[in-house]
Amino acid sequence: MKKAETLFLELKQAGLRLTKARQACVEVLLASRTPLSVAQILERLGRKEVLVNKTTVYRELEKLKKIGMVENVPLSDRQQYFELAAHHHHHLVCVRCQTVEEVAIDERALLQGEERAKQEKQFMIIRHSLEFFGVCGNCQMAEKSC
Amino acid sequence: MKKAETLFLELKQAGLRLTKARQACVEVLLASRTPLSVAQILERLGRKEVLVNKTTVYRELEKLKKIGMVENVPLSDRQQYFELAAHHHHHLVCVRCQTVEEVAIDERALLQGEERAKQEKQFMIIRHSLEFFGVCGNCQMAEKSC
DNA sequence: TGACAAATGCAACTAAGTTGCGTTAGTATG
DNA sequence: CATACTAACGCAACTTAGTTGCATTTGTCA
Repeated sequence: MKKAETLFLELKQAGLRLTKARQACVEVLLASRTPLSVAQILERLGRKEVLVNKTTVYRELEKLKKIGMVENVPLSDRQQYFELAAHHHHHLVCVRCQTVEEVAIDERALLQGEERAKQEKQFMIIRHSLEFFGVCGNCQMAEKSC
Repeated sequence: MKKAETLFLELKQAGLRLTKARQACVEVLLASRTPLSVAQILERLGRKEVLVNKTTVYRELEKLKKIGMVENVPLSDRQQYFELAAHHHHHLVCVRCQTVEEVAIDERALLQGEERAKQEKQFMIIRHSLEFFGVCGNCQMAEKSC
């Protein structure tokens, strides 16, 4: 796993200043196993005693996306979720309790799809997103006992 | 492709009434090759001279999702997109012009992922969502000429 | 250390989606 | 066909996520 210092260096190389808010955002994302919403990021920044305005967080994430350090993960229809691109993986989302787990996938089939898009449709693929939605073990148990 | 009549029958079997709004929503989704936002659905309902309130459309889609006839497709961070579950496929989304195309994928790798989720994490998978984001041929050309 | 632009906070705003409630209209039954 | 029951509906008011403009602060580089 990449260390924070490495990411900070990347920020500088991308021409971004090393501000407290920016560093803290990157640290929060780095420390999380799962994608985070802006609300979650704000809350965790608060715990680190880094008080930041939500506008700043939105703008920050936009910048980090632009330089490719952060990705948008569509887990819900109402909120954006973000994760470090270096953390890129696919997710299992429980539609009952909203918990998110990672799942390993053989990406060869996806690469084949990307290749086809390039060949047939002249599409230049930047990224992909694959999510599974279902009901987790706990929630299945809870449902049975009703 | 399923015909509207078949879908209407499914609605009745699910215990839903056959209202004008409901039928028209299903017809609109059936006629579209790509997923639609609520705004797009409202507009197309208007063209069919079926005047429906947005609240109704939201509630309708929620119901159709519940009976499994409609799926949510996360193409953008700001709006929900919907398609008939029967139309299920994967998409190429241009991040510049927002156009959406379909792309064929060998789903075997995805099934393998679903299997792993079931075995290892006791997850019951309901559906998956796979989207590719990139730049379409047109937008690549436009960028070059700047 | 000073200058300059990037970054920030704040308040006001927009857009997507939701809720409560009174009314309308499918549908099953007689 | 008439009636009654309730799902479905429309409307207006509301909530929440995300955005914008602008004045102020703060990194960075010379």
